[in-house]
Amino acid sequence: MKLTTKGRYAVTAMLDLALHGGQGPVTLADISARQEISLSYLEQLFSRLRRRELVISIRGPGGGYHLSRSAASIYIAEVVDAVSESLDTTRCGNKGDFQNGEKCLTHHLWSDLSDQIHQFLSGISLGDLMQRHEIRQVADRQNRRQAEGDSDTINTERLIDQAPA
Amino acid sequence: MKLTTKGRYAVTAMLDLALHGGQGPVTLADISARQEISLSYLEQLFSRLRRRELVISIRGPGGGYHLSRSAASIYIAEVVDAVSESLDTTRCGNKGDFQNGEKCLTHHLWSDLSDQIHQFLSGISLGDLMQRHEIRQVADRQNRRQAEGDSDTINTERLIDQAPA
DNA sequence: GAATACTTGACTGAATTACTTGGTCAATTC
DNA sequence: GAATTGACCAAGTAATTCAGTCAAGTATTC
Repeated sequence: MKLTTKGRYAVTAMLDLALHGGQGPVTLADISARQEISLSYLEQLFSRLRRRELVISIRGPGGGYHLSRSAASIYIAEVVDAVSESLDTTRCGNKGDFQNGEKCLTHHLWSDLSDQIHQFLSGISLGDLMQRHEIRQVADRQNRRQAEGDSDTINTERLIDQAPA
Repeated sequence: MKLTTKGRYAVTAMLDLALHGGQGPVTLADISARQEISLSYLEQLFSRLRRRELVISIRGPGGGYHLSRSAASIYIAEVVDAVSESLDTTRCGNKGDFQNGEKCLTHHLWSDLSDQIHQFLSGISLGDLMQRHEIRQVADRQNRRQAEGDSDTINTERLIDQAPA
């Protein structure tokens, strides 16, 4: 399990797709403009996301990408894995001697941890992130209303589009 | 929150320290030999670990490093943070225009996730990792014993030194 | 004061990341 | 059916990070 800016870009782009995928396909050019990620870099990332069948592409005018499933059933671990292409470099020789046994021990401890992180990210979907954030935002808004004295025109702040259920 | 091989090296080295710290300080040369990490790279990592007061160095002959606290109270997130030096690059301009609002939204969603990962790793200590692994290993051993017919000399497999409580 | 062992900083090759350029191919629109 | 749109593909490149080297130190013990 590796977690770099590359994974962040991928998750961010997928979130953008989830947020705007309501009315038809979204072009990479749009995502590029909104998220300020270079178009060609997005192409590379989406090439992998498509191969892992996390997104579906539609070519030609009016085309673009959309999620292959609902945002609620696409998990962060899948997205990160898709672009990380982990070659599993942490393979210990397993020579059986003492020195190597020592190394294998700590290596296994790390593996355990890595598995736990992976499992953790496998439990969080794009939909979860959107929903949790929205819930928190609603709570914030209510707090602010109470503090500011129940102004009712605050609804224009709503930026989140309708996500597909 | 970033999770690269650098963090893995740091955690691995700290685990080595926790495993061998029972009888006096451990030299980086020892860790280097056991974990096959270059000595100079370890020096760089431990420079940061020391500045964050996760380890204590003892100079001169017979010197080395030991954990500043018990393994049970040093958390993975601390170790990773110490060597990652996160400069918090994900700062959005906050210009207030629509385009930027879009960017900030996904950015915040990612921040939420990052916080969750951080919190997760803040809940796991070096001691936890060692203990969980040992428990699993004991279970494995018992299973194997049952399968192999209760051989009792299997105790020599025990590689884990006594860690300071 | 000689040997040991950590400390610091500057420097370097290799790998990865992020991005660019310049195309090709498929679907739509006029 | 030619132009347009936007996905797809393959090099190549700049910037950054990783991992390791080298060469000074400074502190401690014998």
